[in-house]
Amino acid sequence: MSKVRTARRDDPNDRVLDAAAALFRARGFAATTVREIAAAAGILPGSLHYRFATKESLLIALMERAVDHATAAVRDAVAGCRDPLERLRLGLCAHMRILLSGDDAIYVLLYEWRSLTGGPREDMVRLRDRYEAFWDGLLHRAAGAGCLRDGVDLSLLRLFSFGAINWAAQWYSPEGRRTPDQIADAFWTFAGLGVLSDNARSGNITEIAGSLAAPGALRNEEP
Amino acid sequence: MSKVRTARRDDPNDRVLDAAAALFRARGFAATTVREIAAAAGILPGSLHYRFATKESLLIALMERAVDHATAAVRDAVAGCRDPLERLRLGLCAHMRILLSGDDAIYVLLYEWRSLTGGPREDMVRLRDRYEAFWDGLLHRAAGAGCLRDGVDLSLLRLFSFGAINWAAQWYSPEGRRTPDQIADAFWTFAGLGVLSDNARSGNITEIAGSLAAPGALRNEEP
DNA sequence: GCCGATGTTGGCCGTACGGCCAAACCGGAG
DNA sequence: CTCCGGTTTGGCCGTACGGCCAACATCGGC
Repeated sequence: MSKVRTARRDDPNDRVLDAAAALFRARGFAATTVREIAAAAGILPGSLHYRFATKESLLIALMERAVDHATAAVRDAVAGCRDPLERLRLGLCAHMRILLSGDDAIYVLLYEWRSLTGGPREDMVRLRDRYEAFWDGLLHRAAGAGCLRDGVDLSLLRLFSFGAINWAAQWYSPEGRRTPDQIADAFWTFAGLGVLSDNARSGNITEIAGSLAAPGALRNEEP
Repeated sequence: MSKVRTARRDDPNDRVLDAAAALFRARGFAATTVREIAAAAGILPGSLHYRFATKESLLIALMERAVDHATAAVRDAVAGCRDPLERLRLGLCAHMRILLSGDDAIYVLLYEWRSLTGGPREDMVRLRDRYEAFWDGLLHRAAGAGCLRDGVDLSLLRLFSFGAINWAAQWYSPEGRRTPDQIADAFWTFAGLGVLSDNARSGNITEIAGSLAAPGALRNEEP
């Protein structure tokens, strides 16, 4: 295991990928030059070309490493638990920890896949879909076990949750007053229990049900 | 009013901004060339330069128009209502409608502000902060009126909600089976009532409370 | 019908990018 | 010591970018 760690740290390839991830995150893929990446990795542009023939191949390698990393972490996190609801929570915490761990590659994976085109893009979409399908499985199990309210649209729940969670990568700061686990726990409570008070819950139950039954009934623009 | 509409449609400046927004959304700011923008707007590069001296000024104008548009829409939507909770809901619907209306500028505003640097970047951050402060006000009022559970962290609630909502711009498709209002309503219900069943709610209440009281207690990596 | 202002044209310029390569370098095997 | 494959070097090349401009078109006001 220390061998893996050392290999990861010393492998020049990984040094390059780390440097590229940091730059892609800070400036975006298209706005980053291969010269900058080489300089950040402590090598010359020619050496970078020897390891990664094109800038795109660098991005692909970066993203594949990131999705492998995330998938493995979440799988490991839930592996030792059988309770469907607790598995969800453990996966959520693991995802959040990976996302906010300072691994810029995850951020790049989330927000830079537009920079890929053609085959590589489809490959990445496929990988992402596999990751999302894994989450759908977790949600489906929890719903099957009766942990979720009836009528909860699982695909919408996943989309909203991914949005809320992944957005944290934009505002989280290691110097902030919340740890990744605290953030994950707060989200878990919000999503699980809702934010309405018992008061508002009962007082507006018909209104809420009504707005569900007749969505979009209210338009007060262009009166 | 038809005058405004016509002006908006015929103003060559706006035609340019619309074309630029579509391209920035599809390919990103740095990966889009001014020649492409000019071609999409039906003019030559030189004419584009006459209207916007630099590509960055184009992005800034685009974003300012977008944030003005969004701010006005949300303000209008809640203007006619006094109930704090309903104001929240109306604002949410308006925000979602703007976001998914096909106005690429909003998308660009959300995901391309990294491309700005220096003064313009700070200006945009300030504008965005004003928009977020407006939402904080709505949330604060609702909490003050007793509509929200005690102990709900309003700033976290806003961050999570913005994440979930804005992420919809990534997956929403006009050809999909859900309208923006349906999506907004679904989110409103999720966030308001939570997704846990009464069963899981009562069965795990201590566990949930525990994970709230001692966040991050669970670590099952590196055993 | 002239005139100034507003807008357009098409091409030019300096720059810096991504990609490439021939030569040099290095460390370990024989 | 020699050799050889893997690796690094530093610079070169074609391209296409953002920005610029002088000449030209258009058109409403007088």
